[in-house]
Amino acid sequence: MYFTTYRQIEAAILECTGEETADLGEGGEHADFATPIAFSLAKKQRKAPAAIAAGLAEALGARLAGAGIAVEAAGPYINFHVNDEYVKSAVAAALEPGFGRLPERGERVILEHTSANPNGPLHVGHIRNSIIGDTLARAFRKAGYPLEVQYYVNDMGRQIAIVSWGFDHNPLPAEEGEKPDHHIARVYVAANRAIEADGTITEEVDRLMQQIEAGDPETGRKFREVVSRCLDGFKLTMKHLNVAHDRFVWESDFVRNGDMERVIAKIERLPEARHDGTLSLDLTACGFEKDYVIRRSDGTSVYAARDLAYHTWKSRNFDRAIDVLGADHKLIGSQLQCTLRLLGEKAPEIVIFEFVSLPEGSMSTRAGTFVSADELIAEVTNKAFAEVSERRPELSGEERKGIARAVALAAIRYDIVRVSPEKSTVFNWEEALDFERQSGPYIQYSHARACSILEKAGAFEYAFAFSDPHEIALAKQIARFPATIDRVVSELRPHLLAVYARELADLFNSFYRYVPVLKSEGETRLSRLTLVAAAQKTLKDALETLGIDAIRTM
RNA sequence: GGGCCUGUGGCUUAGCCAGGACAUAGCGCCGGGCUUCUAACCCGGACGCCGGGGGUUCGAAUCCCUCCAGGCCCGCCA
Repeated sequence: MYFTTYRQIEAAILECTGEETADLGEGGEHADFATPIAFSLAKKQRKAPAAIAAGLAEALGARLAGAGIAVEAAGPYINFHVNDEYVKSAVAAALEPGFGRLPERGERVILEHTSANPNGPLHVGHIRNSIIGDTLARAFRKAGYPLEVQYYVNDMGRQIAIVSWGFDHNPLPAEEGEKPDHHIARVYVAANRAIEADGTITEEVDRLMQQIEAGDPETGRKFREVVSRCLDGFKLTMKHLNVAHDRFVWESDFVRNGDMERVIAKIERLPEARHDGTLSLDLTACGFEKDYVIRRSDGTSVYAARDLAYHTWKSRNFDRAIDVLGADHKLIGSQLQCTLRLLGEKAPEIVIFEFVSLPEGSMSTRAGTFVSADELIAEVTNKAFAEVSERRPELSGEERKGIARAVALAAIRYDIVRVSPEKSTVFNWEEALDFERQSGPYIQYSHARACSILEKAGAFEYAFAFSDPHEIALAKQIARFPATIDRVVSELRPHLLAVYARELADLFNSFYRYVPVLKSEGETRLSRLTLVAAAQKTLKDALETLGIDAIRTM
């Protein structure tokens, strides 16, 4: 409904003005839609904007009357108002199965996110990547794209060599019940301390690096063992966060299957290739001053070579690739894109998010200074359990636990996704543990209230008579859901959905407070119940697209 | 030294890419609301020279320049 109406108005403006853009936006408190186009026309026609707006409003009004759209000039602005039919259709559309789902598209998309190095548990910075990535994935599926989500496993890195060395020379025993990724972090931190104290260990680590590159089976087995165990820990954490990948792709596979060598051979033939001991690329065409090294002078490859092989594979198997990367990857991400273009491959679109730091400074796995995602989940779940127990003492322990898990997940995911990715943030326990307004639980709560009304009402027949301003405002917000999904995928900005869901919850809560549903009668009661059903369904869809469980009671 | 990102009431934040009608909301603060559909809620109030300065424009939080502050990056690491 929103789309159709928007396009109707837009087309009418374009026809009436002959302009290329309608400059049409939402009208805020003034109208449902509005355009300031009279300003730009004023210059061309050398007339006062208000006079132009008045004339245009009349012409547009005549043209849009049939569509039930009222037009008025307000000074230089032209305002558009939808009618009752729009509100009715909006509510009816929301009740259809698959509301918010956009038409199927053929473009195959591959989305890579998280891809953290397996040398310690995921921390609160990593899960910003997971949550942005997973929310985007859910939005893409909702928007009708065939999508595959992948985790790129860096199993050939120096960090892994250090962990492997640690297990061979200083294998701290795992503590009772310790997750493998946490155990690996302790071994990694200890190995790094050992290296700082004794520089000769570096040579041993270098030897491991050469062995893995040369395909030494014993070293390969050891690396794979450590990485797999760390990944098992990651998978458990991501499961708790409702984050899913379709496939884990191992970096070393691109060495083993020859893809990396093929990419290197192709790079060697590029006119931008430089062969001065190393193999490197001159990327000045993309504005990079320094050469991009692909192969070391000792013949071993660098990370970039494997990543190029991976992205070449993506390019050939998908129509569109999207990578979610931390701000520290901005430069190498651009270099990767530039090189892929030189190779004639599709470059990925890159979603960058800025860093999460701690009040005392930046997080570092190596230094052991981080808040792990597991710790965060545990703390937030405890707090949520205490809250639920206080509010719903009549529920069983199991029921309260279930609600607490859902509430904790909502609090964590929403807290992270609601902030624009380009803002760097400082992790704050107080905010993480806040379940009030502008939080995930706040939105869940609105949904639970809607469910409660519907449950008490039992079966009823749909009706569509709306007159209260609260009803109309809520219906109009419901109508914006598909457009929001569309914006999230076209702009790659999942926080827009977080903002949308919160506004929907705000409007529902105001409606809930001022408009009695169960106590009203006749047509009014049926209509209000219908609106509650539409709001409940839209809140549920929005929550689920955010990866949050839409629990029916809390 | 260079590049990218950010700077919006005490704190957090939307809007910025595609310039327009009194700058969004939350926390905190002040004041109200539970014999009424779940108060994880709702309503009212105070709090802003949108980092500073210049420019473009009829019009700038939004575009351009410059300065300041913070984050990230600039390796034959990943």
